[in-house]
Amino acid sequence: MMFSKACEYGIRAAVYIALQSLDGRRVSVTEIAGEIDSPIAFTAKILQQLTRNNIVNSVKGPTGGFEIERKDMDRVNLSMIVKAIDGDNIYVGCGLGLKECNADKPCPLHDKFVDIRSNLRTMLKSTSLYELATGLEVGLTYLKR
Amino acid sequence: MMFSKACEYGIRAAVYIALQSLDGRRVSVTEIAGEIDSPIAFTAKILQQLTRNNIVNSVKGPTGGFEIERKDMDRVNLSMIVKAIDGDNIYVGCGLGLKECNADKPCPLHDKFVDIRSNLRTMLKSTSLYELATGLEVGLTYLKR
DNA sequence: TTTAAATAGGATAAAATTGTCCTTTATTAA
DNA sequence: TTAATAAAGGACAATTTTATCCTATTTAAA
Repeated sequence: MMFSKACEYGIRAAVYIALQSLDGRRVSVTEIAGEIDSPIAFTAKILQQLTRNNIVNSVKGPTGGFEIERKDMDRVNLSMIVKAIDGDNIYVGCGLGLKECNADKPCPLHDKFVDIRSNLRTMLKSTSLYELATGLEVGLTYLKR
Repeated sequence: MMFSKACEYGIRAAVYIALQSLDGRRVSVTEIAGEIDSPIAFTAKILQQLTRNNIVNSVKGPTGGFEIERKDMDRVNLSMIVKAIDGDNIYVGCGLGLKECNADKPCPLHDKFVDIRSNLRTMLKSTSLYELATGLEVGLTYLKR
């Protein structure tokens, strides 16, 4: 709706990893893809991006997999994940695709989008991985279907 | 940022057509594409969609081109244009791409998106082509750059 | 030390979106 | 009636996004 497919998978994966990390479990790409209903190899690529951006932690070899430390669940918010995968166009870009669009030379929708974009930005910045994972843990939300 | 490229061109084209129709001028695809800075042939395809959806009116032959009647500028809002080109996924779809996501079985972002989506929906429904075109006419907004 | 399990990463393929070209159809005006 | 003009529409091409496959690297445990 608003994010790329890659970004949707990325968020879902991060939330699932966080949830399992709360139980002290490290999870493999195969398990993640199965649990969030995403293509395995593509999910692996996205996890590489999350790892490079210090959003999740990866460990190679047997007993390896992905995990997120408890303190990182507080540090990492949705905005960081979105930025790592889709870039910051969602904040910066013009709603009508103009290269130059600002209060001085606004596109016809500029003012209309100011509030919406600002709400979105605030929401993404203020929503931590911990909050999302505990919602899942409590059984309030879902990652599949 | 939020709409497909096709949809961005579509909105810009519709606003430009409306602006010119206020002056009683019919405009060709070539002129439109030049004024909104979009690829001509691709813009022609998008205008076909807008025409089929009764958003703009097309006239073939010499002196032909695209136009919008004054009363249609009030009737047509952004929501209709977006729906004609991108479909209604922006309203209906889940922020995390789940097929089934609702208050009963929400994804972790469901509640967070309710307000944002509702604001967006309201904005798109309440913004008429007339409003956008007159903003342009008065020189407050721009369609290029 | 060897084997197996796991991520990293490169190369490639498939699908969707964006963009172009050319022919057909409608219509106006000379 | 003919010529010219403009949209309609079909076929195709390029680009981007999504997805797969295979090999390399790391590491734990037997």
